[in-house]
Parts: sequence; structure tokens; C-alpha cells
Amino acid sequence: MVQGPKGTYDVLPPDQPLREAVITAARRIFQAAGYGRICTPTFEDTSLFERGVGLSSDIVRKEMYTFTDKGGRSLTLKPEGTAPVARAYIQHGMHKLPQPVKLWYYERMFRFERPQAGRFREHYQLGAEAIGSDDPALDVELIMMFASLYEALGVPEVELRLSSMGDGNCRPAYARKLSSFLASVLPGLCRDCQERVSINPLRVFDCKHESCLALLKGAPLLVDNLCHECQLHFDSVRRLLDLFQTGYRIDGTLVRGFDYYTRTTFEFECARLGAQKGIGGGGRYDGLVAEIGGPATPAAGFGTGLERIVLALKSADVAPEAAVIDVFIIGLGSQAREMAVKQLSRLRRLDIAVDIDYAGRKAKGQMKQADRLGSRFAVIIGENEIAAGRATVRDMGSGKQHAVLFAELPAWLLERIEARNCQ
RNA sequence: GUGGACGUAGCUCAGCUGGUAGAGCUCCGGACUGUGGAUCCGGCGGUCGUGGGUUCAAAUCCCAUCGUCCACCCCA
Repeated sequence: MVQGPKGTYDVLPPDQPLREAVITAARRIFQAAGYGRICTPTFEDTSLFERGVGLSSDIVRKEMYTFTDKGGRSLTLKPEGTAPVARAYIQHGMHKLPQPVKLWYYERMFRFERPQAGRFREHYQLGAEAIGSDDPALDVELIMMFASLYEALGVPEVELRLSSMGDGNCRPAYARKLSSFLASVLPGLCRDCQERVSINPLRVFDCKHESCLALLKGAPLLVDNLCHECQLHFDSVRRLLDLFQTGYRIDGTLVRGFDYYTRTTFEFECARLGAQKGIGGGGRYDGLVAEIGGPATPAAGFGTGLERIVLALKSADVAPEAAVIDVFIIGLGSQAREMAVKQLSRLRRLDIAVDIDYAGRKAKGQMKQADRLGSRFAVIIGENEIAAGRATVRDMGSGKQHAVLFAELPAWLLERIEARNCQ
């Protein structure tokens, strides 16, 4: 049979409550911080990512879902969320709005990678971007927003790593310093690292080989080689972060994957997650807007993976209650069934969650279905009820039954359902 | 792209060194002719991922392919 494409997955009804809890909490936190939601297209002009994310990044080099449409355009399913938001900012003249412009999103991302735990070819990211300010307090606002999201949800064992990538002023000088150091130890590095040296030297810090780690102990770090302005900015971020009770670790070996990052970078990890333990990351990207054709505009942002949050929550047994139904209507006999269907629609109009049997079950089977669905009441309508003009309403919790006039049924149920909802 | 493990009923799995498939759960029904959550009984349900090969005979052995999982690269 035909299966879903490799690296994709279906979200079935039982999976929804947890995901919705994450999305709802994120929406609440973003809105409370003054971020407005933005949706950008599923695909963008390929050049947006080539220029924005950078040709040297793995994403652009080998992970993009790129295709040519019937008009001959090269388009790409978006592999990340920041470049599209920056594009929209420019396209809609948002630089004329009061700055910074604060936006959040919840979107699907696509990357052609080998799937593994916490990694998919299509995944969902929640993200926020604040464009138009270089205030270090903005970096901290973003960090704290996500820290409080993880905390509100109960994500276990979250750790924050913080670093600075410097800017166009200090990074080139540092790159030269690092390169000459790496040249001096080159023969001792693993093959992967030797390759990194030529493509993206900073990446050597990601290596897990003991021998490389030992050699790199003596390597110069970017955080120790910031220019005056970047140092002041970084110090300010740290001071502000210290105002909150959030722990963090300065990690000069933290390197983020996109070329557009400048100054502050950070990453949240969850120790429960195995190899793909990064649950979210972000930072400042003061050069991106200009890079893709807008005015010089400082900005900072963050993205976090829905699947990884969900995995972390599951590891901590966080499980919101499944959706239940208020009322299940049991119709017995063809004549009574017409009345049952009529009551069904009356109750639904009042926003009562109500369902009925469509599988031809016997009375016992329908009762069982009412129980399975978690309904609070079963409304039984048979020949006896039609004759008496009253439905038999069974409280599924206590097992007590009441005879209720059909005319009074909606009000009778509504009163009791609302009373319980308020508890 | 590289390396390793694994694909048997909707789900979780059993099936020894080849002799043409089982259990538990779920679902439907009965015991209880119109009443759930307990028990017992019965029933539905399988191209043994797919395609080749070896063999008298393949779920079982071999190859390929697809997929899943784990790790690397890298990333959410």
C-alpha cells in the first residue's frame, strides 16, 4: 500500500491535546509580550534562502526541497522561518511601523534529512522575530519568552546555552586567528574536521571526537575576541539575564547553523532527548534584512521545534486530558431514532458536545459507546420514552436516571453541564 | 550522504535448527430479548513490508528495494 512519505507523520486525534496545549501556551505568551501572528507561504523563491540562510550552510547545500514550477521559477519549501518573515517585513514596508515589529509564527518546515529521533523531513516550528531594534533587552525578552514557555508546559531538564557570534567587525579578525590556529593542528584533526576547516571553521567546535576536543582546548574562542561594541552588547545581555532567575551557561563553542547570525546566539537543550536534544535556538541577525534587499535593520529571533517539545513532555508524562463529550443519545427503534436525531440537533445548536450511534449498535453497545466517549450523560429514547413524552437521562457518573420532558431536555442538560464546567 | 538494528492481525508481540500462521489488547455479538465501566464465551480481522532467488517446501535462508528505529553529518 501507499505509505506517507519518508520522514513525515500523521497527527491523529489522540495526539492532538498535547500539541494543542503547546500551541495554546505559546500563543498566550507571545501575545502577552506584544507579538502579532504572521503566516508566510509554504514555499518561497529559492534565492531567499540562498541569500538569507547562506550558501555555506548545510541547509542550502543539501537539505532543501527545491522544485521548478510550471512557470519556470525555482521555488523551495521553507526550511526555516526567519528569512520568510524578514522578507515579509520588507515587502510590506513594516520598517515604516513603530519599531521594533514583533511577530510570531507557527509553521511547517521542510528539510531533506535522514529521519531519526526528534527529526523529520516535515516538522513544525513555533517562532518569534523582533525586527528593528538592536536593544540587548530585546534579546533577553526573546530568551525569557521561550524559557517561560518551557516552564509553563513543564518541559523537564531544560538548559540554556548562550554565546555571541560578534559582527562584521570582529568576526573576520577572529576567523583569521582561528584559521591559523587550526592550520597548526590540522594533521591531528579527524577527517570531518579537516573538511570543516575549509568550509566553515567555526564548525570544528561541534566535533565529538576526543582527540579533536583535546586539540581544540587551546583554540581561541569568538566570545573572547569580540570587538568593543559587541562586548558591550553581550555584557548587557548577560546583566539583564541575571535579573531573572534563569540559569544559563556561557558556551563559546556554541555555533548556530545559519550564516545570518550576529552577536547573541542561544540554544535551549533538553537532556531527556538523546542526540537531537536541541529543542530551540535563536539569536540576533542584524545583517539579514539588508542581505535580502531591505534597509539596514537589526533584529533577533527564535525558533523551537514542536515535535521535540512534545517528546520531552511525553518523557515527563505530561498528558493533558483527552476531549470528552457531554451527552450521548441512545435511540432504540426506528420511530424513536427520529426523535433522537431531532434532539441531537437541538442540543448541538446550544454548543453541547453530543453524539449518537451510527453503527447500528444494540442498546448495550450504545451504552458502551457512551462510556467510551466519556460522556457525562446518556439520553435514552425508546418506545417507552416516546409514549411518556419524557427522555430517560442517565448520569454516567452516578448511574442515576431521570425522566425529563423533551421540551425541557436542553435546559436540563445545559444547567448541569455548565455547573460541572465551573467546578 | 555514511554506519548499525528491525519490519508477522488496527495495536503490543510469539512463531526453536525451513514443513504453508498464534496470543493478548481493541472492535462486534452473546450470557444479561431497552442500559456502560467487572467476568466468561463466541466472532470479525493477516498479500507474514514489497519484489526476486535457493528449495519438493520459505514468516523462517540469500539478494534487492521500500519503510521504521538508533547513531554520524547537521539541525527544531
